[in-house]
Amino acid sequence: MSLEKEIKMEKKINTVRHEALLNVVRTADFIEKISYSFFKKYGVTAAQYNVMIVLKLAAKDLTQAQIGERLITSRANVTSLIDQLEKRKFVRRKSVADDRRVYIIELTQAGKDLLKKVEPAYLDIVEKKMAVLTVKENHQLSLLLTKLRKIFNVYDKEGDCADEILY
Amino acid sequence: MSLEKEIKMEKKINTVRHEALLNVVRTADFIEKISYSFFKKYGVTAAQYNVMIVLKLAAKDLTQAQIGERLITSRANVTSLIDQLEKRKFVRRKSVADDRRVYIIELTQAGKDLLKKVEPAYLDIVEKKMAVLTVKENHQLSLLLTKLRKIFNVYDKEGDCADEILY
DNA sequence: GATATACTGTTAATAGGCTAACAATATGGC
DNA sequence: GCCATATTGTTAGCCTATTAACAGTATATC
Repeated sequence: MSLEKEIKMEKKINTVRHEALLNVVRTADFIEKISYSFFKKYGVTAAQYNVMIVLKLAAKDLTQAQIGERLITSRANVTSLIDQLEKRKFVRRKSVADDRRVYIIELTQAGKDLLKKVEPAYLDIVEKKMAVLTVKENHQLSLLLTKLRKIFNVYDKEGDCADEILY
Repeated sequence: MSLEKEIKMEKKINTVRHEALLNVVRTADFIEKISYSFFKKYGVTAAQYNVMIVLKLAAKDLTQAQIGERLITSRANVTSLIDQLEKRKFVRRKSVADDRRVYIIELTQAGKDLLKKVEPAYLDIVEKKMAVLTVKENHQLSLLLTKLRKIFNVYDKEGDCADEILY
């Protein structure tokens, strides 16, 4: 079903380009709604889960600013995410000797335990949902989106890339 | 540049399927950030613009609930969006004789004037950005995403489709 | 060493999403 | 007509985002 039929539009979407953009945003919107209710079953939000996964996958200790870079979000927002997670005892702030401005954020045992439950279930659901596309199609989709995303890396200087992530 | 390199991940993304999903969400996130700052220049938010475009493109008068359906958002949220737009004098609520529960939402002249300024500029920027993909690639992207989105239309009953929209 | 500049995390204001509960109103079945 | 059920819009509470301003700290320059 085309997007135009799907949304009962009274006027045509102007161009192939505009339609592609709307498809990206619209599809992500569906994915995020599903994610939100999935994570809620485990008592965390998608944003909180993303923070914890970033911490889990990081090879080194991360400060709040570094978490913000990887999640493409502001330091202000990281503060409140960490506040929430700390209140739930899933992470802790740890002061750093050589830079008294920053906190290292650590997963607590409770946080690690939660991830052990949530992550496999999450990956399982992703596998099942995305299987509507063939392996080749999934790969193609990634290629197209990666190409598209280059437009937005305006602060991507001299070959180095933005140190950001989203799970 | 692959997503893995782009985000300096310490561990590999598990599968092609998971990677595709992350690419969709991540790309949409960039698009939404750009949109947000674009619309801000004109004194509206992206969500407010979407409401106005829905009203403009609708062939008939729309109630708040109908706007909510097209924007895939809750009635509660529509209430606050309309509150904002009404405060800015871009739309007005109009009572309906035969159903005293509902309001018809109308664009004011100020709202129409705003759209005349914003919409061409918006479409222009979309054309320019999306031109990083060829026409064929844009078309292919739409096809893949439309196929993918079928998973999420769980409430899509008997061939009829969800009456939702996102601009 | 003093000073300007940059960076980190916090706070406040604003916006937009969600769910849940509510009152008012319509509608369907009897 | 009556009553149960459904729908509409509102409200409240929560969470996540944004920007802007701020204090504290590091760093670079002189």
